Amino acid sequence: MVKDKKIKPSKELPLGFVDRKEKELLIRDFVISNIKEIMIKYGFQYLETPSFEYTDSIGKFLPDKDRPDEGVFSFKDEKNWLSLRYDLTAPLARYVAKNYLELPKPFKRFQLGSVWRNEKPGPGRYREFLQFDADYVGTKNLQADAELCVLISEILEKCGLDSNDYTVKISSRKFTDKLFEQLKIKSKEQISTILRALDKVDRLGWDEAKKLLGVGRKDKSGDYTKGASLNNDQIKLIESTLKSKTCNSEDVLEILKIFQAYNFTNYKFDPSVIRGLEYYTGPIFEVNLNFEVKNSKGQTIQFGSIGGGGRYDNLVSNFGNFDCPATGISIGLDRLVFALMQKKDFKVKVSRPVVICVFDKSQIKEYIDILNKLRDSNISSEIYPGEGKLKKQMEYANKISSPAVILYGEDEIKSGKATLKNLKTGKESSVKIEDLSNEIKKLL
RNA sequence: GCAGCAGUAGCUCAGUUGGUUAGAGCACUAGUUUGUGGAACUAGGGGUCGGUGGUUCAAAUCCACCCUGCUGUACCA
Repeated sequence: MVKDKKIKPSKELPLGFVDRKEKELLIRDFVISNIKEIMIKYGFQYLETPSFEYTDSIGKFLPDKDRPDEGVFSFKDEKNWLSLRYDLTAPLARYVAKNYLELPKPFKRFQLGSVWRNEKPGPGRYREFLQFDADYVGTKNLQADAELCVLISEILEKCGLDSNDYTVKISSRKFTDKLFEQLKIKSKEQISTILRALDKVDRLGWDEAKKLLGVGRKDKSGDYTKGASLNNDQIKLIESTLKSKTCNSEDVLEILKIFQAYNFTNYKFDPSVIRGLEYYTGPIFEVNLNFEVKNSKGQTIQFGSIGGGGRYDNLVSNFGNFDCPATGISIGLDRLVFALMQKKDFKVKVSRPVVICVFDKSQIKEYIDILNKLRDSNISSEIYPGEGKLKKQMEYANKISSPAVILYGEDEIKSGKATLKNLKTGKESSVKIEDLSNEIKKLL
């Protein structure tokens, strides 16, 4: 036979996508089950919306009106542009607008699902990731905002973090609005440049951030970023206002009061929390981890926040002629799981099957009888699924970390007892078929 | 997008004054053991040296461009 040189399909993954293996998935399952439990306790409804939406519905009201396609994965069907959702808030706004009359007001829902962003991936950031989102729609009551912070904190602690491991930071758009009024800055473009610069205070420090407020900054790779062109007096005022950490924003003060009532203390008023989102209208929150996160090469990486949110009183009402204030928070679950795996040495219980070795295919009925008995006792088990000699079967069992193998060949069939081999200790024992389940449970 | 570093077997990597047939460890396959894994030994398979073009008698090695990855930075709903 002539071997054609076929062009082989690529085994590489598209940029920014990853395979996720069992350990990560099991920890993720653990996190998700905690979330569901807590959300139901807090009285939220569980919702799922499709991965695709009309680009219009999730893009139209974004700041980048000229480039609704930027940053999202989109395609055109016969008629319309569709996009994979880039978060769970925009689809929620669409859902609420569509079902506005039927829904209770306020409407509390939570959602878990993958979201996609067509942008350059970074450390721990991919183009597909799992997000958790909880929102209060249809209320101006700031207790909602406060409760979101309490709730996210409960989730993190339930997942094994303690209060030193994370901080909920809170600020308000109103705080910076006031500041800009004082500075007499009205240009929208300048304001967003300033906000972006302030957002970086944490990471770069004040000296570098101030360059971004003024002329501009050259980073260590040599790349230059243009600044907001403020004068020195303006920069000084911004710096002193933010550094004073005194909150003159009424909405935040009210939330802090509610925190007290909840006995919630692990928060920090931090006016440098910006979140860059132009649709936020009031209080904003961000959750940061306080421990170092390393990549697979052992390098400490800039991990950033694992969640955040805020009040967006105009997003839903963009869809129609109704007033619909809302507030929400989300967590990047894959990033949380990634961090959790480093913080805690999770002992994930992976159940591996007991392997029943095959000596003679004609005895398949005997093997299946044993298999059914084990499975009826809820023991993970299988008949060796491949083909080959006993040695190969043992190697397989070892490779999958099976706890034990069952040998039931000619000799055993004669005596009516199977050989049970514990793969951890290597010890073998002769066990009656009806006692197998109990004996296996002892060694699991 | 911009910048720095990197890309040689499935994985981790060695391999420069350019020079036979490109190496090692781990992993894999077979055997030593036709009913016994994790150890050892023996043998074996596996490579478009990221891609394309160029320089040269000769390129994994030098040059150009491109692709991909990591890190930082920008943007980030």
